Amino acid sequence: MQYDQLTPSQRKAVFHHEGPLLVIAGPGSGKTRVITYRIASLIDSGIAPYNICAITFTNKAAEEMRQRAYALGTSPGAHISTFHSLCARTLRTYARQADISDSFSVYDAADQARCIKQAVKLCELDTTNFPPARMLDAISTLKNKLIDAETFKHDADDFFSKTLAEIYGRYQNILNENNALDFDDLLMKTSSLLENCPDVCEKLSNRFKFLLIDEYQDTNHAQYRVAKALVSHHGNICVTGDPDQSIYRWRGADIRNILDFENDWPDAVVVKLEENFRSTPNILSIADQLIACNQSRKQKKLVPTIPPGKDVSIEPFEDERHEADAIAQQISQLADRKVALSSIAVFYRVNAMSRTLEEAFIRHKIPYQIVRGVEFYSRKEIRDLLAYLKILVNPDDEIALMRIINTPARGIGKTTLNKVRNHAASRNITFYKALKDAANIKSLSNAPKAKIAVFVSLIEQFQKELSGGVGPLAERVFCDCGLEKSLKTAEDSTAIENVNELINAAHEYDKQTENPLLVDYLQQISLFSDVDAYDTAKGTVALMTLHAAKGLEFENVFIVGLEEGLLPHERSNVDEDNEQLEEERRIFFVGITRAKTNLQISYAQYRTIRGQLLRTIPSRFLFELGAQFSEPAEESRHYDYGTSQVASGFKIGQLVQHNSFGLGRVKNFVDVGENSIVVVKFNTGQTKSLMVKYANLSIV
DNA sequence: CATAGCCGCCTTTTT
DNA sequence: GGCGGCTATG
Repeated sequence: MQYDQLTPSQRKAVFHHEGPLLVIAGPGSGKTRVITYRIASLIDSGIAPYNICAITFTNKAAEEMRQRAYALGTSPGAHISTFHSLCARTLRTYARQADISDSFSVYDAADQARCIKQAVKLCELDTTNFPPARMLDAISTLKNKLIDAETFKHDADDFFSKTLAEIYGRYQNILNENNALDFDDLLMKTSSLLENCPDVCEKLSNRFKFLLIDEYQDTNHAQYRVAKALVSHHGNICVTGDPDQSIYRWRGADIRNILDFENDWPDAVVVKLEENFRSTPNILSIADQLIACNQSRKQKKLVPTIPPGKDVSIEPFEDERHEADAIAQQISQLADRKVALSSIAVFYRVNAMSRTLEEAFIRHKIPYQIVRGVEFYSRKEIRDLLAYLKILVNPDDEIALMRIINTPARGIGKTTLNKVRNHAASRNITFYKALKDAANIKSLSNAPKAKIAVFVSLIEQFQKELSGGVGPLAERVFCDCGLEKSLKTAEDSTAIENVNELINAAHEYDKQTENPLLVDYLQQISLFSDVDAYDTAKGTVALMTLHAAKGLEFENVFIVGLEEGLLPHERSNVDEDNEQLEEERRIFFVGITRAKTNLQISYAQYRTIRGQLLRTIPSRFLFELGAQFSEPAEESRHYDYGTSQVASGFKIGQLVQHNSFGLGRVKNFVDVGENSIVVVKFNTGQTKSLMVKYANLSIV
């Protein structure tokens, strides 16, 4: 085994074989390489690959780590996957002990949305006062903290908590009835399985004698507990992460997991990797300057190892179209100079911003790919076919069943379904069982009975063919359920292509899996998404959110939309909550540190948001990047505002008056001379960041 | 029962 | 601007 590529501190991390190990690693320090080499060196020293478990943040990262480990000459067999995949597998293996059925469906956001709506409806609550999305969020937070519905109900004392508890209970009932688990359940149920069944815990702990976790700063409490249980019999846990790159707090990520690692494992060895092998000093210096503005952080250096390069540029543009066009043009020029398109990426804060960029890339004939998984798996035709397949292994999955019972149209309408549902409720049987029993539903006439019988026999026929591989089955179902015919009639060739892509993927799964099972395929596929589909081999420019950029690196990076409200995002409530502001700053930090050589940061002076052209304010983060960037000359013709008073300074708490927003109180004042920003909470309830020189605020 | 068209609702980030 | 759900119509 060759370790030439490692620095002394990396080598120390790799060779420390026993006991807890914490690798605090800055961006570009090769922390993923540390994990990969550690896997290889463990195998090299005689540990069976079978006894190693590595956890990555995305499936894509897992795939890459597998490849790299093989490239180092290790034999396959190490378990490398995400927490969610590992938990899904564990729950299926030990379904009996976990008190669930092994044929469970995994519900994604869209399925969850349907369930929570049903739950709120069942509680006879108004969706305006109890927005389903909010309720789901609250439930997810509870699940991440491993608080189940009963416990929460028991402790609920105020009206809101009690109502939420009721919704939570109903929601969970619906999932149970459908034999379904949501993403959070995968973690929560695994955690309680390991903690309540010592024999299962011991088995797994002995199977995985070495646990390695990448991106540990973004683990949540449930994942922490799973990890802790997994190593309970040996303590061989190695984690790597960077607190400055923690960007999933909103999803329950708990930065304390990494900060408290040394308390949890007092004999832990800590290795710090501060050298950066990725970016030029020019890029690192602005990254450093930005992240230094975060108050709640441990000091950490970014030590450059490569020679200076080009300065980072900060470009103003008139509007988002000009911004996109200019970037497309620059990329064209790079392409003319034979720069590989796969070395270029554009990052933005929200998915909606990809459209303008896409249009510009099409105009300039630049091949691109949008790195976002919702795309593929949320397409109607894909969801439809997957719903058919889900029904075959889990007929209780009513969400899937309702999706396809009349898709394509087979004359089973709302009235019929209501009658079946009543029958199911009165007999206390599942919807699918009621369908099978349709002949005995008195309120149904013969025509709908016959139609239901055809549907049921179709499903039962498919169910007989479960053992012949996922690919052939998917093909057969697509052809015989009528979907193919209806797509052909509609001449929807893209939809057909998409389905073919899914079928190809299923064949690929059959090929790569020792014992291909539909249930396994479905449980894994639900956990695939966004970054997983990104393919560098395609030779295209990559467009993605800053979140999706985590863990990646590119020679040339463009970050767009550095504007107040966008980055930091308005929904993150930054003026009320400093923690959230710091997370937004880390998101930007992650983006900056993806760049190896060239980085351009831009903002638009006008941006169309929800169809409205709005004047923007440059992001406060740009000002934090400091004096080395002079504020670009702004063309006064853009402003139909009259010139107003220049900053004389505002005090926090001061009462001010605005022409259209009315009275408000100053929450914050960022004094940067001419471009000073004042943050005002208006009596209307909204909080706005305003540029003093345009806001025309008067002191009351 | 199917379809088209309209209205109202939401719109950060994602395993 | 986009989608889901509802309604009116065939």
